[in-house]
Amino acid sequence: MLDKAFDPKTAEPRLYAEWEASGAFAPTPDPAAPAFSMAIPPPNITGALHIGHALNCTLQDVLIRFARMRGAAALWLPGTDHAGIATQMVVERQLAAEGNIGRRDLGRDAFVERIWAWKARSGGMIVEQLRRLGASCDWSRERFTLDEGLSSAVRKVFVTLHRQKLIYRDKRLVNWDPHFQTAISDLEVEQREVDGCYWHFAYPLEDGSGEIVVATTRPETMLGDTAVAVHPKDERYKHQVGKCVRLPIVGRPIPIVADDYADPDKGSGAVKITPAHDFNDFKVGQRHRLPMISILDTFARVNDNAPADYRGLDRLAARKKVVEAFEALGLLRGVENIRHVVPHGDRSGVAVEPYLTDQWWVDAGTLAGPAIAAVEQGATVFEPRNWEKTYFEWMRNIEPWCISRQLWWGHRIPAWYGPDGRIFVAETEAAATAVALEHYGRAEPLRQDEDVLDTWFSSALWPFSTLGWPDQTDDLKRFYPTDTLVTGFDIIFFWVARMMMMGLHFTGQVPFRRVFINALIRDAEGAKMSKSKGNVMDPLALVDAYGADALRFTLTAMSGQARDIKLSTQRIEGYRNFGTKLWNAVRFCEMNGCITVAGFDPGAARESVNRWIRGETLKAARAVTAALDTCAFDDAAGALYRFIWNVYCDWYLEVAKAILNGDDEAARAETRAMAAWVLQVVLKLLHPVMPFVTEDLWAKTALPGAPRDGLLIAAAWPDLPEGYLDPAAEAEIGFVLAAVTEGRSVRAELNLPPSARPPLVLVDASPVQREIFHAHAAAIAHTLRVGEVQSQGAAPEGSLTFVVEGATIALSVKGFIDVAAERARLAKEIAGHAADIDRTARKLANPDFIARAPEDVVEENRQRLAEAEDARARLEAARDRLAALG
RNA sequence: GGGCGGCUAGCUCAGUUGGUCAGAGCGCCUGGUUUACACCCAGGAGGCCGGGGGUUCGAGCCCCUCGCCGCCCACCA
Repeated sequence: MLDKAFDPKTAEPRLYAEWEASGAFAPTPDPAAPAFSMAIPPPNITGALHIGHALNCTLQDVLIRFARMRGAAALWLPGTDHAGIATQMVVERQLAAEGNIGRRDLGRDAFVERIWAWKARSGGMIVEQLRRLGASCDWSRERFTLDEGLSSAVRKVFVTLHRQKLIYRDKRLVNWDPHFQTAISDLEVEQREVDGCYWHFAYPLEDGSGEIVVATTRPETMLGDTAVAVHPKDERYKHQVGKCVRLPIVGRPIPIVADDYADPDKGSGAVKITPAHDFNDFKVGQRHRLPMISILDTFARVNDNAPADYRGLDRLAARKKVVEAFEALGLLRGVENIRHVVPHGDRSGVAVEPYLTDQWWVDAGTLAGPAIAAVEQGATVFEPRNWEKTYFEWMRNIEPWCISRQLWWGHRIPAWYGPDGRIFVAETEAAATAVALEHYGRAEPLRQDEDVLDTWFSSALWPFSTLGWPDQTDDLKRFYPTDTLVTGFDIIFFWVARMMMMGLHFTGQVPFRRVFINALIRDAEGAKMSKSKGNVMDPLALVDAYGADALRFTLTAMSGQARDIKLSTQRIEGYRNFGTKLWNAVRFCEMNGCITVAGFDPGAARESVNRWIRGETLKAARAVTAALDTCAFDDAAGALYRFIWNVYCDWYLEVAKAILNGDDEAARAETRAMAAWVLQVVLKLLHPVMPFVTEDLWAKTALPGAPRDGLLIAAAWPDLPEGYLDPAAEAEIGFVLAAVTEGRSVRAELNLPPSARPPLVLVDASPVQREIFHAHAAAIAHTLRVGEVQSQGAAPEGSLTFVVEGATIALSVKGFIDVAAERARLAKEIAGHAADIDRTARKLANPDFIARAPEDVVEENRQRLAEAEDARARLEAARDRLAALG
């Protein structure tokens, strides 16, 4: 006998261990099985499982379990990401907290060693947390972006792209993060709105003929100005082009140049040009061959290229000092307070500097071409489709990708420098040394590039590097391209696009055929969850409170696309209850001896209610299958919920009670077998979403003699024959259910005491309807709480009358009810029909409608009108009878 | 500045190609000793589907326009 309810706390770890021990997470070696594979978006080793991971992984687990049950060689490959900056940050913070020396004092090797030690201790936490969710990853294939195999893939890719001139080293402006002391890519920069000022400075002309006013939000950069630009057609300045101004404070003469970049409508129309500290100015500088004077060091402090007074000052201190100097010189022409956006490092949170340095770049523009084409041609499809627009937009305007980072934790760039600065790019130091030997004709000391690669560089290879590439491994042949990538829209640029580029370039195939973009989870108020707001929901706490199944079902049910998910515990509680509901349905079946019968053929069922539920089961199975096939997770969850609760429990089991309590032995046996059969199908259909409770029930209901073949996780997905549909049974049971529903409503409205069991009288019904009612008399008596079913020509005195599918049905309740109340109820019903009749009749009276609407729609309305009129007539007759009674 | 998404019952959301589409869950109200389940059962109230205009025999559903709300990209010297 089952307990009162499922106990996730004890069952989940036990069941997970069983799955893992059974080897079910690994793809079947059966060569005939079609492959279905997914690579997990590798969580950062620094991360704790947050609710976004929970959603993302739940959906993947639903897909992989579904595929597995359908007989695929299903591989969900797990792993983690070394997360360069994030990890380095964590360990640096830890060093600081322990009062230890900083990383620079520690030295590179010791620091990196320290991170590995940290990783060994706490880096696996998130993987353990995934297990708690029920994630059925193949842990035997778990990878880490910095492990040996992936690292050699990274080197191979780097060297190959370099040889193909798609990776190059170049000195140009990058976004420099002064906090982390590294270059970052465009994508790692976020615009933040801050308060600032707009200063207007006068630059005197060198020949003393006047001044030219420029405006800036960054006065300190004027120390590096090398020109003033005006628009070539700007009459105000035409005569000054070619002259020089003397840069205040610095004393350097700088030219006034004509360039389209200057906008005559902005400010004075003249703009100061600081090529080494502004992306636009850099381009102007290139066009006019201006000197590029960098006046900041890597910490964004003023360097030795500036006047002595300013050296060593932080950029903000320098800003203040520059403004004061202009004021003192009488050259400050105005200042306004403004709110403007300033680029910040997304991790450090400090303002980034455009900074002139040597970095490694990927020619993303070239790689993007095939990646764009692949999506255009549908080789990879985004789901929902509209994300393709986002993808295209970015890819078609892509800029070179800065891939070098001045960090220590990551893939060291496989480039070595000779004494003369010559670069040798090779997969190993030995190879580089060999080339260098050949080049120099003698052994020269080589120095490896200090930098590491952007973390996303290795992530870009993830779908194939994890499968063993560049070796043509069996896994690579079998599981690449992967089928579906499930990820968030926030990393379409960072990750999806780059995997597309690298995958196509190195394997000639797309890395995945489908990209499912999952929603973003917010709190119940719709706010983005963040630690600072204190509104984060810890998925593990939710698992503790409600069980993993409840959380999974909630996330699945709410994963409707194109929308943020607002998560509330109330919702999770509701789906926990759903699990309990199923549990109790199984409990009921168990109590009634509904066990799986070997050789039972649902197709041969004779009882109409059994033929009906068989068809409903088929419909539910189809709905769930179709939904999961198209990543319509919410539809799958909805179909399961409705079928299990509103069809199987609310109706089938209630009607079945009448049979099970009856004395028709054949019917009882068939119903027991059918109830069990449906459950078996249901457990399978629900398993991908609620794996724990279904697996537990699967095991616990495996009564002696039941045809069970091992664990549910490995069971075959239901594939039910079309013949299970039975329109006749559907119509029959549909009529009974409609009558009971209407009867209940009438009872409640008239406040008929629940204990009252009035006879149910068929006043006017077709012979078929009468037959149906008598056949299901026990079920109707049980569900509608009525006495015997009588069939007679006239409504008994003092009765409640209702109309269902053209049958007039009465509850003989003389003495129980208030005649006036019944009269009022009938009047309301009649009025309702009248409104419907009026609307439909008007429609049918419209010649345009008759002429233009399709025939079936017209016919449908005719029928509807006829039915409504019939129902109204019947109710009017009942009213008249009531009136006759006085 | 460019783009995307949203605005449907008190709340959170479904509503496929325009023709019972006005729905679900939660909340609320009423009733319930119906032997699977109170994490339950039965019933009920509640919405000019953001505003306006248009196309159509017919529009939450298509077009135009306006209004809010959210996000992304670019940029403001």
